[in-house]
Amino acid sequence: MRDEPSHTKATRADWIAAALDTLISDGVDQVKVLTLSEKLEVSRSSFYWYFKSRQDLLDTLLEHWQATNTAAMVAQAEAPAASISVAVCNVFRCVVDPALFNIALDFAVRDWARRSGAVRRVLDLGDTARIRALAAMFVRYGYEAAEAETRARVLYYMQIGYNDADLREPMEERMRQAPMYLKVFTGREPEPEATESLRAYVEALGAANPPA
Amino acid sequence: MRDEPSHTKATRADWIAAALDTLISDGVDQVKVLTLSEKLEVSRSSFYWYFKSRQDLLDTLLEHWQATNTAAMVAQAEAPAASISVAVCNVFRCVVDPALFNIALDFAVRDWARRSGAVRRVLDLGDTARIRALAAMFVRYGYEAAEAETRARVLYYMQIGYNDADLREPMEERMRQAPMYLKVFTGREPEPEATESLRAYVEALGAANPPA
DNA sequence: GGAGGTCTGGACAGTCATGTCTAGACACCT
DNA sequence: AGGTGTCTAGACATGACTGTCCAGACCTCC
Repeated sequence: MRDEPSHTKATRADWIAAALDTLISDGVDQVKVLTLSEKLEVSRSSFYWYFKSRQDLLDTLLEHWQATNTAAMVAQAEAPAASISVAVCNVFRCVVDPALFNIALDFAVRDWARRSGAVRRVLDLGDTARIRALAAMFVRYGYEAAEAETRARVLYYMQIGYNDADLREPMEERMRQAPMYLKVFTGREPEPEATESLRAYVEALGAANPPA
Repeated sequence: MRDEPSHTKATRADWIAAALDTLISDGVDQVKVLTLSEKLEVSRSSFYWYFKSRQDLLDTLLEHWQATNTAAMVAQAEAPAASISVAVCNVFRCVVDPALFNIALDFAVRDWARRSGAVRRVLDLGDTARIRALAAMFVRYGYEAAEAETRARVLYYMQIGYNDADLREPMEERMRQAPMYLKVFTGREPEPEATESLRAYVEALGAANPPA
């Protein structure tokens, strides 16, 4: 999955990357200094050269998340588009393109927030910012404020729930259903071009990351 | 929150109830024999009289979830209703009435599933059954199969995401927005009676459980 | 009242985690 | 070659949790 530093030293970035990996796959509680050191094939005590403590590492992980994901989704919501359907497709890209938005990390942080008040507060700020950007997007395409707010929430929360429940549905199936989702999210008939551009995007992505 | 058995013995049910509490509030990893025994004011070793091991307890918790929540939501989806809006309101009841459906437990199990393949498989069965019931509900009110499936997913996943992101929004605010949500979920204008009946239901609930 | 099943407390062993300390390896500069 | 700063290994202290064992309390039925 990741090219291990074949036996040499481990940098601070290596520790963070390894921690991110296990945060995503196993949750915060499993981010342990011992485990990480074994993964990096390095002594556990080296960790304390780079970080004050385990908590220090955890804080760093949260900062990393904060500095990447929310900004990315807001940018997608603000991207210019010919119609609301195309605009929604732009937002969809956050859940299909790992280079744009690390959705697995988003879920790991959401998990984490459920058990830590401090993390929860940081997450709430992110959620609020994202929903505000999505509501503004609907307003730009002529929806009334109240309806825009509701549609923003349905769109955002549905993405969370969908991926939470079902990360394993094949991309092809998702694309097939896309026009119907667009209709429900926007309350309007989507133009064929909207889904076409998304399909082309996903296909280009699939070519770049061929299925395993 | 729960009336402690003031100092006497702890029954098997007590252990399960305590485990359920901490599963919900702190996650599986925090369901520890030592912690539970302290909560019950009982020796840790007593635990091993009722359960073979910690894993045995965990299995029991999952069975408990399986036997309650999914059946409840399917029942709400199948309840007779005058229109699709009323039917959707019936489903809403799952997220507002703790007596009907333990939503906090649902999230705890969802969390858990993210770190355990076995739990994941059990959860998937539940999700599939629920979505199938919701899709059938939309079909009963005249939606085409494909659209019914999509609307079922949007409704279901949105509930997950909404509660995941935002359990703290006041009930009053939720009720104010209900008609707009109904419109988005059904694609039709909701009759005033639909939300009225839900509002009455929630108020009765609020009277039963006065705000702290 | 005694016997036997039901349940509990306390002691023990084993594992795994965090964090500290010290000696030393290694690279690089002068 | 030697000194300095960077990084690592290994040993040690400490604490949390799991699971086992055994002696005994308590209840109930005979």
